Amino acid sequence: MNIFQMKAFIETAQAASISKAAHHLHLTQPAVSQQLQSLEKCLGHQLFLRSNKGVKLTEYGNIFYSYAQSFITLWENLQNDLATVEENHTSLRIGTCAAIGQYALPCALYLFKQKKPQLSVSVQSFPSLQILGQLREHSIQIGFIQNGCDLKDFNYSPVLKSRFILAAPPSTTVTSLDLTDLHTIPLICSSDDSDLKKALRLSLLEYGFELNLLTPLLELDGIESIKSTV
Amino acid sequence: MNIFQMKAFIETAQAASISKAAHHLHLTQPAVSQQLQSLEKCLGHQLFLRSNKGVKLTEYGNIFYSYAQSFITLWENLQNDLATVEENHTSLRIGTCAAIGQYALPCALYLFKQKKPQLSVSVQSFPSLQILGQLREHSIQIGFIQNGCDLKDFNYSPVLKSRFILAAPPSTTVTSLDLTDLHTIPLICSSDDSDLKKALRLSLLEYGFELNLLTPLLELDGIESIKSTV
DNA sequence: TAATGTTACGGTTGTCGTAAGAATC
DNA sequence: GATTCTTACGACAACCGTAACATTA
Repeated sequence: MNIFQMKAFIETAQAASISKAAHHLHLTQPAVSQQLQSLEKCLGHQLFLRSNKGVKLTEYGNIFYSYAQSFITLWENLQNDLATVEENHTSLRIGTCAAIGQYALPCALYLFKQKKPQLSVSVQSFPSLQILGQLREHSIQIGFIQNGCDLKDFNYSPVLKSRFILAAPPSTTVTSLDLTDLHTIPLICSSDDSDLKKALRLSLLEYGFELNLLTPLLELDGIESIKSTV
Repeated sequence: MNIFQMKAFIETAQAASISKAAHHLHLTQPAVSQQLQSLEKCLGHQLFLRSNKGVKLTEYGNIFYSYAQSFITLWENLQNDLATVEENHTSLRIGTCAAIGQYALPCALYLFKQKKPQLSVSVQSFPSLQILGQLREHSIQIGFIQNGCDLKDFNYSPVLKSRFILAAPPSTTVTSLDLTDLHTIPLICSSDDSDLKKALRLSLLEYGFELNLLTPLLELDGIESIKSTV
């Protein structure tokens, strides 16, 4: 009987589905199913009614639901309490890739500072691979990176999904475009070793498209430069 | 992070000693030590200051102590709640060996009934081995037995330690007695297949004494009969 | 067929007990 | 030496992911 099983239970109850909960928890569906079975065995009561349309809480499940929420809340408060007593951690060091650091992070950081005003936060931008190295040596405590890195041995969770936008100048007359048409138009994209291009290449590979076969008109470093040029 | 680790933590904090806590928890000392280390790793803080005189709570340990107590209380209330909702369990069937059933259980049962007045409790006495069989087939829900049974596959916990008393008639003049002297005096003890005699034999074996070598004057069934005869 | 769930199985990780080590009274 | 806690190691159980299966809209 552990805290994580309670989290799995709550996720499942809220989603009314083991598969959906598994997805939220970044686990496979059988794994969550197993945890719930273990939980039921431990409590000695069936918590869910299973069907092929999902799951529903039993009477016992409803009782346990309120307790599980209490457990989670207690757990979160505990962690807050332990963290605030931490004298040496009045500062938080964050490393981030350029994309997150320029757009998503500033707003999130502003909201975070309102909740923890006494905490001094430092943020620096680096390429994703470099951030992983800094995490390994504890020179930063949190890192934001872009997809396509080997995250073995790290605690991680996805925080943002973004789409790639093909930006055209205002004068353009093209209204629809196929991937194969990319060969035919003059392109400007970021330079080869940038995080952005790596992620873009990975995404396009999922559609069977090899980005490296393109010969762009220009290669620029940084999204803002590209936007200006277009 | 599980409930049991918190129990281990609380036991250790209260006993200010890992060894003593391990004894209370029916575990070995290294096992508890390992659980506490796991707990500290999970929380990210050292909870105890170790020394060769025992352990002492750190500042973080003190914070966690109050939380751990809350967790345990929450856990116990949960189990109570789940149990009281149980419609089919408004009756509790208990099997017990004679020794417990005649002396310790009636008082305990009286106190228990005050806490759960709506619960109907049935108690029947059987030999210890028979009780294990009834537990296996769920014909009783709780069993009290005497030492010396194979408890594999059962959930069990010691509830009572008792001493064996050598009872002599009021007229006796003997003031001290060695185990080896047992051969020289006329003995009355319970019959061979009784739980009591089995337990007595096991206990005496720990002192290197084989009870079966004695040839008692009388073998009677039941403590009350023996007391009368003496 | 696509969605839900479960069961089976192999590899990895966690947990226990035994045994041995280190430190202190 | 006795007591304290820790570390090392082997056996066993728990847990996750893959794969295969069952059921139903």
